[in-house]
Amino acid sequence: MNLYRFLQASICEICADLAADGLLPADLDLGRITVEPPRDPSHGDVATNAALVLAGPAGRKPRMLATMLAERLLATDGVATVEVAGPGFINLRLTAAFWYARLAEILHAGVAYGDSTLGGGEPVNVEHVSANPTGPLHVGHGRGAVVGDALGALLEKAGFAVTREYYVNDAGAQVDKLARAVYWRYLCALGESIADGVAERYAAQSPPEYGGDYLIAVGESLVASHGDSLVGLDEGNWLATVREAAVAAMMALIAEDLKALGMVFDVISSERALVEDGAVEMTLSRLQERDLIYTGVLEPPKGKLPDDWEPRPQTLFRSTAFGDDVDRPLRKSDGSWTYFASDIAYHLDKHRRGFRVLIDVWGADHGGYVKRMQSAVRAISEGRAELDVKLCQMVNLLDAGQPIKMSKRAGTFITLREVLDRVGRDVFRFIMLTRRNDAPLDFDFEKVTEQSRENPVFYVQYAHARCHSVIRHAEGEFGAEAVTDAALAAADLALLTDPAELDLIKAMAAWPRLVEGAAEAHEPHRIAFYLQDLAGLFHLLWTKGKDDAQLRFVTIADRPLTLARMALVRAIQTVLASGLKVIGVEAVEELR
RNA sequence: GCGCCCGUAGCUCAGUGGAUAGAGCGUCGGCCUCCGGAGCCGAAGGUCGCAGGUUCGAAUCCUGCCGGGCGCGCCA
Repeated sequence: MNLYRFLQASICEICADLAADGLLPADLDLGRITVEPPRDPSHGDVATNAALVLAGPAGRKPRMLATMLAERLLATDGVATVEVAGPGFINLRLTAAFWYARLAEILHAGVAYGDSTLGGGEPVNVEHVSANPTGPLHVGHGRGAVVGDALGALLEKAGFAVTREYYVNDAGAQVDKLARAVYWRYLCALGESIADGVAERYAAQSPPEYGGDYLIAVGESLVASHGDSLVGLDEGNWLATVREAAVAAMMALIAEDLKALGMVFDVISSERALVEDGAVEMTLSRLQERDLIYTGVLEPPKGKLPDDWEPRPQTLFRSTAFGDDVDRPLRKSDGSWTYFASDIAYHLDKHRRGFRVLIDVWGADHGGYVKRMQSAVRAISEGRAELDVKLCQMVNLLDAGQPIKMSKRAGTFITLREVLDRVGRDVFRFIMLTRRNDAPLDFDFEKVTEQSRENPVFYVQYAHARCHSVIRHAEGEFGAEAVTDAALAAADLALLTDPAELDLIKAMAAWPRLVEGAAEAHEPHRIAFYLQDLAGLFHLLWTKGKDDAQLRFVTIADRPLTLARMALVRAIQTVLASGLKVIGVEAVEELR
């Protein structure tokens, strides 16, 4: 349970009671009341601003109102002390029994601890990765993938009905360029079976923009499937065939990368399919009916002009009517749709599938696109849907503090797969969440793989493994049957009296609120930060046991105390596992 | 020039309107030899970029500056 929400409800009840007794106005707005942990722990376990926000509307002095509320709060179950502080804060301390009940709750819930009904089953669509199918994923894609996947898991834990979706941009100019590069590889693969210089001449006339070796195999497979039948044809006669094969091959490549990340998508949407279904025309005609599309000439961008700027009438979407800075073009000069046009159709498609909450995870270089897409979503949903875009900043690869220089041309480009092969999925996923999505992130191969306290992945996984180790130790001393879930559920938790033990219980009791807050803010990195904090508290208590034998988890001479502490350790292990599950990192029982 | 993101301790960064702004690293001063190992305690260190505003209360919201990143019609 979210104890802060629980106490907030209690406070609201008290206000209702006071109103019924004629001591407060009946129609007070209780919405601004917050219940939260005080920043300074010496102020107690929980603080509320209720008296401060109600004082004005109720026509009372804050401290007087606080005193009135405090009196009744003291009678609330689980509340040990209440004091009025500062301008009118009410500080609460909760009883030990309340905290022990939280511990029991964790043991009972298992990794489901922290699950919330906040979302109420509301459908949420999280679109992420959505890399062009033109090559293997790079590290930046990997960051977006992790952010999106963890955000999805977080929202699920908070009670939303999440769909994870990948949008394949398989209709634009980029995939045509890919097809040409593959065609060149195809000519090369035919080698001596065709006339000399055919491949060279093609490359000279149409320099491949995708030069990666990963296209060699695609060219070879075209030879296997089509022989030399594509040679000598006009582009129009082979482009579709080659493009289809190339996109399929690239999607297979990307699927492998995603599999290496341990990632699964619920829906994969194709831009080409949308376009071929006429979804773009349909979408735009709806907007046309509402007079949101017109032909006009855009003002040139202020400041330095693009070299080839010339005023030109274009088909424009009236995005300024929905918060954008300028209206945006929908059609290219060759008559085809802009990416924006098909993306509007795609977002309408998502909305029509029942989503009012849309989340897109993009690279920060697409930041200039956010407003127009949000405008479009407002327009096509007629204000019923809202788009949140999470922009992911750059990942800087380093080795022992030295930046790794990457160049596609020089062939020193490091793919996501290479990183995963080197450090493993768990390390990558965790590190990607050790910064907010909108902050640049340094990824140092040396640091993220070392087994030290400075490495957060190791630090958290070690805490989890250490929990298992401690419990194994207790099993060795008391027998496996002594520390079963049933036995721990029956332990006398009141024996946990050390402040460090209570701190740990309180930290775990904060987990449900953290999940809800992170879910509402769409900020999965908070999970990783929380796990580091919790692991730190556990390591701290463990270390205290080195100096003070009284605090050791396993005390052979005191079975009841050991059992109580095993309950604590099991709970810590459970909450760590619960958080690791959200970010998709394995909760290991042993470190190798 | 315009838009978006960012600016918090020496460094890297947390902090969804609450009280005396936190953590890790680094620095300084003490300890420490292990339930499974990469350690513990303490100290110093801040006009939260600057200036206004809203509020009982602002690192947080609004406005304007300053500095950095990204983007700026027919790429995605």
